Amino acid sequence: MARPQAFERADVLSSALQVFWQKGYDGASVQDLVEATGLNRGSLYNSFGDKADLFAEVMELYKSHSPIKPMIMAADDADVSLLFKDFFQRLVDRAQADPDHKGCLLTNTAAGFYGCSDQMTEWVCESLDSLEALFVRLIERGQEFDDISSSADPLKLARFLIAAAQGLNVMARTGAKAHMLQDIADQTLEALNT
Amino acid sequence: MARPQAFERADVLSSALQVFWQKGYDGASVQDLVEATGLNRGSLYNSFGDKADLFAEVMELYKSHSPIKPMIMAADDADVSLLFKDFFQRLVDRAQADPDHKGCLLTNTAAGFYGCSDQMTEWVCESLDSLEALFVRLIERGQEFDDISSSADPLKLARFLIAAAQGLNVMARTGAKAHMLQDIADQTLEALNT
DNA sequence: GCTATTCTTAACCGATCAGTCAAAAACTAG
DNA sequence: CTAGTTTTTGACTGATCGGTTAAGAATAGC
Repeated sequence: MARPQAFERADVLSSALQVFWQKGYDGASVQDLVEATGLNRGSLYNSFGDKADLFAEVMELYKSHSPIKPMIMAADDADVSLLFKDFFQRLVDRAQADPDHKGCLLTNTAAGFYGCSDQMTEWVCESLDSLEALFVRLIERGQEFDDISSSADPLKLARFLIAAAQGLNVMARTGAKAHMLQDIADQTLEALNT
Repeated sequence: MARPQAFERADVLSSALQVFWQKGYDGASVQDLVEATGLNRGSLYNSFGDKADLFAEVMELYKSHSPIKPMIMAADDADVSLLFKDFFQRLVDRAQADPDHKGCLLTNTAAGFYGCSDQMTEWVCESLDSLEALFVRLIERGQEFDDISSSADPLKLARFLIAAAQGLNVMARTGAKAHMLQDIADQTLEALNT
């Protein structure tokens, strides 16, 4: 009934993700996005709205591939202590595998918060809140089954783990070597046992 | 022998710091700096070089007022465990006292690393390295005097504490409430005892 | 006073920014 | 083949970007 799109939406978002991840929201120009996606400028606006709209959609894509995803999937089955261990290991492995030291898009955005809209700021905060809620639930279950030290305050521990993950991501962004990130992850996980 | 400067260099740097801290390197336009400092555009360039030069000088100013400074001052005297406790408390207090949730300029820059020159990137990494060295020294002394658990690996613990501080700063940037930051700091400091 | 030096000022530069638009192109339903 | 719909395209907008420049203003030494 009309001219068909000449691109895969998923491919475009994936390319745009790389640009935003590498350069940040402010640092990524629309021209960068045009070149990375191969779409014409007009097509980009026509199909994805403005820069902020595209960024929001990219963030959703990022979230769906986040190292936290496997944790949500396995939340009801596995040993909780192992769940956290795997999560931090994924952070370390991801950082090691990335030659560009891009860190974590959510962390970078949170620490930046510059050009983003209030809506995006809120979105990041909500993501962190829901992560906190997930961690608290997991820790409580872990304590129930003695996977995790029952002397710990679940909320306090959850907040600590989130902050530690943010910190690890920042260090990854600075280009920290893998063994350094491993040290951070290992020491962080000690908190689960004491 | 010539026309005198009509401004205090320290005042200008202080105003510029607020702008860079609030908006980041990319987000802060020269126009923003002109308005915040009250200097004419030309005077700014004449006296402080280009934007990157000014930022570098601002970062030095920031470093000299950093919560780490008191730690360096007291490095040889106080109980090491207390030194770390005070350091993290200063981070929490600073975050709580800042209605704009600016977080930590060094952390924000590290997580951004976008518009900055390679030189500035290196500067941030060197700052983190020297912080690591300081922490290792302190931990070793702390273990010698039984201020800190001697079962811990000093380097590992130092890296962890730095990452935790970065994480706390990111959370502060997201506007986390004081009690949340306090939870993070408290849980982090537990690592000194176990 | 005059001269040399520095600082201040406002206008100006080309480049790039995010975003728009009208026309051409490609398709489908009839 | 035609009419209708959507995508694609590249040129275009005004605003803002970081940075420059030349002329004017203010001082100190003489």
